[in-house]
Amino acid sequence: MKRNLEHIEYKKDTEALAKFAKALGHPTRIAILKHLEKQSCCFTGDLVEVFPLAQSTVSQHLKELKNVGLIQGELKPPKIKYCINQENWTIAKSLFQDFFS
Amino acid sequence: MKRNLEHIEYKKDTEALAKFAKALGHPTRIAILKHLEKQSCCFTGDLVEVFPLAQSTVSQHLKELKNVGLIQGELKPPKIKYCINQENWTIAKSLFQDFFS
DNA sequence: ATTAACTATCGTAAATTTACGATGGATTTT
DNA sequence: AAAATCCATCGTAAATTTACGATAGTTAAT
Repeated sequence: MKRNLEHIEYKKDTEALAKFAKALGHPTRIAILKHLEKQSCCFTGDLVEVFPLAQSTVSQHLKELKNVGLIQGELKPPKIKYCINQENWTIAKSLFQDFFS
Repeated sequence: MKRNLEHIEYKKDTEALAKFAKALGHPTRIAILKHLEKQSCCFTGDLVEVFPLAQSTVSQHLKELKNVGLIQGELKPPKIKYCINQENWTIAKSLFQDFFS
């Protein structure tokens, strides 16, 4: 049973858009980002109180958002302050805008 | 080892946006939609020729896009003509617009 | 009535995602 | 130095996704 495990190569924009969309593809992550839009910034602990999820789960979602560059973490010992990464946010925004235009 | 398998309830808009984003979260589906934007409509077979994927795989991606309402299929025997569902497309568009505003 | 063309669906395996508790590392406070 | 706080990471189980080939269903053509 042969199976093709290689990935097709798409255009850069297509890949980038899909990557951002995938990161947005979970309601918890949308809710986290909406929270960050309102508050501009927040700590992991704040989110753990807002969502009925384990701390490790929230941390994992934050990691994914960080990996695609939508947010960034700043060390404010002993906490970590998360903010939206404006640069990449703008990039994502225009990718979606172009797509839906 | 207890685990919470229930889903958190989010606001309607949050759930809707996440659902659309999830559907857009794969480069093949982005590429399919871009193709549909250009061509306005196409048949499954057209896409099978464009993408180096099995027919069943393309069909599966189309099904997901149909399930979230981004496209619709019209019977044009013996083919099926797929188009963008303008109504839901507009809904998705404004959800993303509002989100990134 | 057969056959051909087109596409959905089934069955499946591998990979990924999502959730949790437990652990560990870094800094602050005591 | 010890304890407490905050958070990432590890290990892991269940669920979901992604891909394929094979099969089945539907309509058109022969």
